Amino acid sequence: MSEIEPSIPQSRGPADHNVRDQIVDAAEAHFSHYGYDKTTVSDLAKAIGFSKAYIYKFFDSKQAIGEAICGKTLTTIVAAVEEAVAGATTPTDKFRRMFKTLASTSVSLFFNDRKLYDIASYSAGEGWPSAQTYCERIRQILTEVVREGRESGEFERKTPLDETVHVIDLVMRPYVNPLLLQYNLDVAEEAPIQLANLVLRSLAP
Amino acid sequence: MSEIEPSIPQSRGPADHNVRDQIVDAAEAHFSHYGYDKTTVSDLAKAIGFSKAYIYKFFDSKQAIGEAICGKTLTTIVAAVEEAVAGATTPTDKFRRMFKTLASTSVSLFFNDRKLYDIASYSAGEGWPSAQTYCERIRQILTEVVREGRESGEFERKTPLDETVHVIDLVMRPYVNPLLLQYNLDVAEEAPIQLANLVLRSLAP
DNA sequence: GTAGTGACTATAATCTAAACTAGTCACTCG
DNA sequence: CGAGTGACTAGTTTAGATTATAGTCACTAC
Repeated sequence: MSEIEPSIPQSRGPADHNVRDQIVDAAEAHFSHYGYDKTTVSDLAKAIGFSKAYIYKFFDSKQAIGEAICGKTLTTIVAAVEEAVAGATTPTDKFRRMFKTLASTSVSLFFNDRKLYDIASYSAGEGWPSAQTYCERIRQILTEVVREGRESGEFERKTPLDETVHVIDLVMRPYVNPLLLQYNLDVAEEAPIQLANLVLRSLAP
Repeated sequence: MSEIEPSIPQSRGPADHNVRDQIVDAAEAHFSHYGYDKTTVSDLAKAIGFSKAYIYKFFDSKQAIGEAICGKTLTTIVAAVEEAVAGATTPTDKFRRMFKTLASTSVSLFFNDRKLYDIASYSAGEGWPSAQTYCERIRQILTEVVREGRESGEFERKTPLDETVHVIDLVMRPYVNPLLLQYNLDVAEEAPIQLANLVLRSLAP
């Protein structure tokens, strides 16, 4: 865990295969319990009752397995955020809940599933596709909320949408990116609420 | 560099002493060139022509020397910020320049004096007094700018001053804290400008 | 052809003994 | 007494020999 990877960890073999799922399940259990580093590919092979070589018929590398788990983990956060947004009525409320849920879900992952969080954090640090996809997805959700707010007349419309989204993304970044969140745990509960207020004030028409 | 220190590294002996200055000068040169870790207290002793034991008549620990250097380094940034603020006329402009100068000076330190930057970063991570003082000083300057803006009628006055300052502090944090700035280098040039605009919009009366 | 593997290599992690360093203290010298 | 130090220790870092691991490939069995 030190070099900058070209980071295109592919999957091999059939995308939908029983053994692939077994690998992913075993990896999730092992990574969560022992951590990414302390889990060997042989451990995973043993767990599913196949040889190590067979695992490489489905994954390009250990990192590719890590990515799969990381992706699953980050998808959990995205799902919580999506649910929060869906459960709100006004765009203002959607934004507030989005930001708050994002941070609290991540913090909860940090404390309850530290080993998985660490993979996510490492993933973000190395710019793995799983982390990038995650950030993009969050931005998409944000874009949707802002657009809706503009359409309903709640938010100002002068600034280009991209620009507005980008700067809000900058505000949220310390709480979106798992690598950064670690350093902001002390304020991760209240900051999103206060920052949401600030952002919303700046969005006033 | 691993444990959480109780972090009250004191100075010993006379605060104003020729030898103390010599130590600090030698430390600055050595830390800047070889880094904090690779510099031994004996190296510093040799550089000033005294024994290692004598150094401990002036500093409690190696960390205390590190703090002194770190303090000097961070003071450089503060000075640049103060100058930028002083050179601006309106509070709006002061805030813009403050934020921009803060980030650009820090980034420049990162690239031109990496070894010293690393000490500052470590210092921030461990919550050394030098880093805390720095953050407080930045906040003071910010408070002054906001208050001035309120008095001149440029900024809104409803929100309690503390609250306003705190949330702006949260926005600036990723660019103030050397530990965090590292991870934001990719946006450290433009982000302060865009975030300043966002903050200023939210401050509109 | 498909499902699966043992044996292999180059690289990375781990272990351990030796070397080094932070910090102290009793001491000297003027 | 005040300026300054050599010699010491407990804890840490390092080097380098050893072991473990990621990843490949030629192969078997069906």
